[in-house]
Amino acid sequence: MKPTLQDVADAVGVSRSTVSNAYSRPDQLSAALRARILDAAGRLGYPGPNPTARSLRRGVVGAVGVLFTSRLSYAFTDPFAVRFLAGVGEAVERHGSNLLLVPLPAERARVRAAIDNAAVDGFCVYCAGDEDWALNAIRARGLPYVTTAPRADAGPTDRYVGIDERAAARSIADHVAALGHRRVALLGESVLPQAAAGPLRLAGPADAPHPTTRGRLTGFAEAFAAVGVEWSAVTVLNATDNSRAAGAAALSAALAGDRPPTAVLACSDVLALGALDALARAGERLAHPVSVTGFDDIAEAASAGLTTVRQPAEEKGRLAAALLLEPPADPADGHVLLPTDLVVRTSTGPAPRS
Amino acid sequence: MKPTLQDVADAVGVSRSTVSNAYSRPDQLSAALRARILDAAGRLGYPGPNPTARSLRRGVVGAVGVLFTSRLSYAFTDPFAVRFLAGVGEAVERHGSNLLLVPLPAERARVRAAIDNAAVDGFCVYCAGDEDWALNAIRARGLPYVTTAPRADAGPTDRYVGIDERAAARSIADHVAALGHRRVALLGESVLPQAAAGPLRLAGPADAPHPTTRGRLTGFAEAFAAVGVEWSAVTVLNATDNSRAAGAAALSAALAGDRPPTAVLACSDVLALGALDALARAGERLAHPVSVTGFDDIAEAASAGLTTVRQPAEEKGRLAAALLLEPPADPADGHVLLPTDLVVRTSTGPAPRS
DNA sequence: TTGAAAGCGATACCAC
DNA sequence: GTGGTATCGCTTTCAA
Repeated sequence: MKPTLQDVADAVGVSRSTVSNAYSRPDQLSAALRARILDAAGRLGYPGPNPTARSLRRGVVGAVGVLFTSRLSYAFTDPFAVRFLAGVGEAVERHGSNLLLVPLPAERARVRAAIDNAAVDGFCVYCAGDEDWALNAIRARGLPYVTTAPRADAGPTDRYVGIDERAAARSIADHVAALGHRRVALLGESVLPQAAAGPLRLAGPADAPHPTTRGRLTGFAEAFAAVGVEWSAVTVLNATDNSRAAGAAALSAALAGDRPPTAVLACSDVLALGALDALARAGERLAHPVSVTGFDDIAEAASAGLTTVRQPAEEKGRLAAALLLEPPADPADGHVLLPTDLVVRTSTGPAPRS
Repeated sequence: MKPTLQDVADAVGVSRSTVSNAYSRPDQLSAALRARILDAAGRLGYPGPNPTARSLRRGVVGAVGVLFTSRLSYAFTDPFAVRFLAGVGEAVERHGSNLLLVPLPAERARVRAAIDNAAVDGFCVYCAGDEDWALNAIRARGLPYVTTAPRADAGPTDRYVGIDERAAARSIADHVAALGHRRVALLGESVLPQAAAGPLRLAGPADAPHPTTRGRLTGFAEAFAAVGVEWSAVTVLNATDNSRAAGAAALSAALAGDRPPTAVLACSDVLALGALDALARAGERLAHPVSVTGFDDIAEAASAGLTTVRQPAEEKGRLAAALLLEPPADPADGHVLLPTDLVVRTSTGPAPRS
């Protein structure tokens, strides 16, 4: 059997408390005794206080959970998510905690269990929007959490760090509109829950259930409405997931029509890159170059010349973790909206004269 | 106070054991009673068995730790590491466990504590080579672990999943040698512990302390020795970390000399991309194009046209986790060497006639 | 300074 | 099918 604190105590001839103090409160005993204890522990091969037992007793785990809606492996596949995680990691590391990655199972029934079983002191929820089940489970456990977007049902003590999705989207759409584009397509992931890839009928941006997508579509719509393009004249393209391939697939369908869009505004850089792929493949069949915009400004966006909206990914993660680990005294400080920047590159250009 | 299992038991008028069974062993009680218990629990707001307490009692945590030598944020910055993690995540997820990221502190004194405090059932050690302190700490805790390379001090029961570094390096160096290159530079990270950026004096590949680097340099050296290029005629370039900037910096120095190398063989794609950056900057000052090779085959390698050695990153992670979670019956199956492939792209070409 | 005692919240064996 | 009881390994008053 592995030795326990008790064994060390017996070996040295002191009580458990004293051994415990030797590890956790060195100032509570003489240096000499402490040395003897640590020495004996070394001889016995005692690995130090068992973290689980210590957590149970102290009521603190020393780990923050990061919750992803999608499969855990996705967390590492999406560049933006990776950078967010890096930020969380940095803050967590500085605080001396650990980072527990919690994949959220697809089946709702298992969501509860996944959250209930995670040994953490709180959660950073990096999610898509339909995370209600997860949030309820977290609340049920009574754990603190931080989301990456304001939520409709947020109470005053809820904490989040996000961006102004609508305004950010509007800024990039204004740019596209200013270039003269009027026949545009908006490209989003899972715009409607089970929708197929490609064009989609959506009564209005407000109908998109996913808050992030909704915010962005709303911003896009506003910009075009301002130049006289009604929502009904806008094409909405659905991608089945947030991947390059899905982005390409979603656009391909629309490209085949007789009046293809002159600009595609995507809700993520990954989708936008996919759109560029599709355009490259369509190639010479297209009469005019099609403008494309992304969202996030991931590393690949720069090399691809993608016009996009930059949001501070690492900073988002860092702040989210900080908000969790050191709750602000004033609850109002728990609501953070990070700045975004329009980054104009070569993927957008003037609309062709029609 | 948050309700505990005891409270639920009291509320329903049964014993703790029964409530526990309601959660963990549904077949041990009648469906009706179980329903009553779960119902009461819901009313009371009982969040289900406390994971920490359960872990303590069961002696199993339900999480695997991934240990990184470098800062936690680095784990997400290096594309190869990210893909490795994705693989681990996949396996862990399938197994119903969680993934605890453990950053290894730079100060040795804190290494022990970091490992002792991690609530995990075992470790995947994704490290650079000087992880001895960490491994000793893991062994001291008596936890199982899997490394990403065979180790010199490996016992028969040690598990690892790696590649044949030497052979892989040899294959790509053979390719470069066959192209006629004789004046070559080898580019590695921290070839010697505290070395500065740029050319380095190294008596032989065996002198590189870091096993991975040592293996690769050895393979490189072999290939050139086979065509008559002695080790002393080879330039060794040191990068201060595994980043594109560091790779560029390391090569820049060498480029300034009067007899720059005609080929640069890097120990990672990231360094190789940095080398390409440096070459692009040097530009027209160079009489001939310089061939560059990488290692790993990360995503950027393809778009950069980098000739490299592909190793299955996700698979490595997946297997490492699998080896940890389901130890093979035969210890011999705990030693896995994954296949690698030489991927020839455009970054290598014939040596200029001298 | 040191130690005795009381849990932290749950599980699992073994009677009933 | 259900409950008693003994842990799991440690921390922490509080008194000596």
